[in-house]
Amino acid sequence: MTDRITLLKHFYKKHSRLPSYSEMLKLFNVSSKNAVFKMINKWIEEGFLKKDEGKLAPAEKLFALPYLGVIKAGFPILAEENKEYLSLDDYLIGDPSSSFLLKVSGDSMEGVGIFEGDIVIVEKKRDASLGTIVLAQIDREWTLKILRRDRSTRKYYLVAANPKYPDFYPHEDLQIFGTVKAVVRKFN
Amino acid sequence: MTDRITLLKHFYKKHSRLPSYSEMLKLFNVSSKNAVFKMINKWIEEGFLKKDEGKLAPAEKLFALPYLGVIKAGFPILAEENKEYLSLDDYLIGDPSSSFLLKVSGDSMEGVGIFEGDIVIVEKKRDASLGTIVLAQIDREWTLKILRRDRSTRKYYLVAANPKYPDFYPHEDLQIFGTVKAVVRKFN
DNA sequence: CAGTATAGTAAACAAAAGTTCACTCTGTCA
DNA sequence: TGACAGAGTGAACTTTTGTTTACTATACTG
Repeated sequence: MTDRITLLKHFYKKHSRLPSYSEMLKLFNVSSKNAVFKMINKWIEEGFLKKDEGKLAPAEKLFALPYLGVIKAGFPILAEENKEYLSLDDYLIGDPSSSFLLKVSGDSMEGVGIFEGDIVIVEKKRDASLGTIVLAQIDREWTLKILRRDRSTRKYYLVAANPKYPDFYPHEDLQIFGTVKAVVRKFN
Repeated sequence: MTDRITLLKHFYKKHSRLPSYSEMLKLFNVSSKNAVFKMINKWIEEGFLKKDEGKLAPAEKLFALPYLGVIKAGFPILAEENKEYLSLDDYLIGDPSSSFLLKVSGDSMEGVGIFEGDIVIVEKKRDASLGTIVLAQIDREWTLKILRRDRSTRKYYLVAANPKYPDFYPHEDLQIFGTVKAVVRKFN
């Protein structure tokens, strides 16, 4: 039998909500709500769950991943009490309401570690600071590049992070749509 | 006034649960539960919420980010009905119960786009296929490298994804602890 | 072996949750 | 101008929830 915290995690992941007491009866295969009540209190003490304004809510430990920090020599692999948990969504996404995801095509940003097939998190906004990676429309064409400004002409232009591409000076216009806040890449 | 869906998103993000009807009264500043009832039904139709075994649950649209796929020429920026939503946690993490996060130090994996300061998602297991990026202990030292096997001696060894490092042949032993499933990097 | 902690059953219950009904107010538009 | 839709009020009501109490069985401990 899978242990109960695992069942609970699965339920939370699948439904994006915690089961009610009566649902836990079935989930854990017990017949008394008091059994559930006791489990829950134990889990609250252990940090898997918490009481939030009197209502049951999952704690980080239930849905986030253990975060081991920097790998160092005497590194005790998962000593059960790591204490630190990190949710990638929280870590990567600053302002969810103005962000979206984009799949990258092409190799023009390899220099900064953005490859074909990667997914970037873009935060919508009309301007950007120099040197940041922007999603822009240059002469009606969408692209992902680094924003630069010409010292003498004071005009903005785009550069790839890959020496095999030339710089991109707009013939007509250059519009910024957002800045790249993060990249993620899955292997295989 | 912030619009209500935004308030709801904030609540969900902050508490990892949906508010109850009575909490929504305060949150939305209304005084009748029926008002809430109607809002909820509208949101269910719009795809922000859903009914899961009779219980209210958030739908992807409430907590995940819009996913625009590959950037292409006539690309309509967020045409409001994108239909596709992606949660990074779901996308990146295969098996939460055997995964953990590690912050990367050093430049030995730059060749595959893993830089100092990046966070990798590691899935615990004792073995790995050749060519994958592994978390391993080579002669008592922890490291992140690519797993290889010598054709003639049939022995496993590690290689960096950076030409400036030599290959690593274990003097004594080589232990695999997991494979790197994904990387994430935040800019700035 | 007595003694105590742990995990469960069973039943009872107040509080809260979600739903429904009837009604009001306001703005829109034909 | 009148009617209709949208958004909200207020109250009543049923069901479910989470909690409590009392008791049982099993296992562990000194």
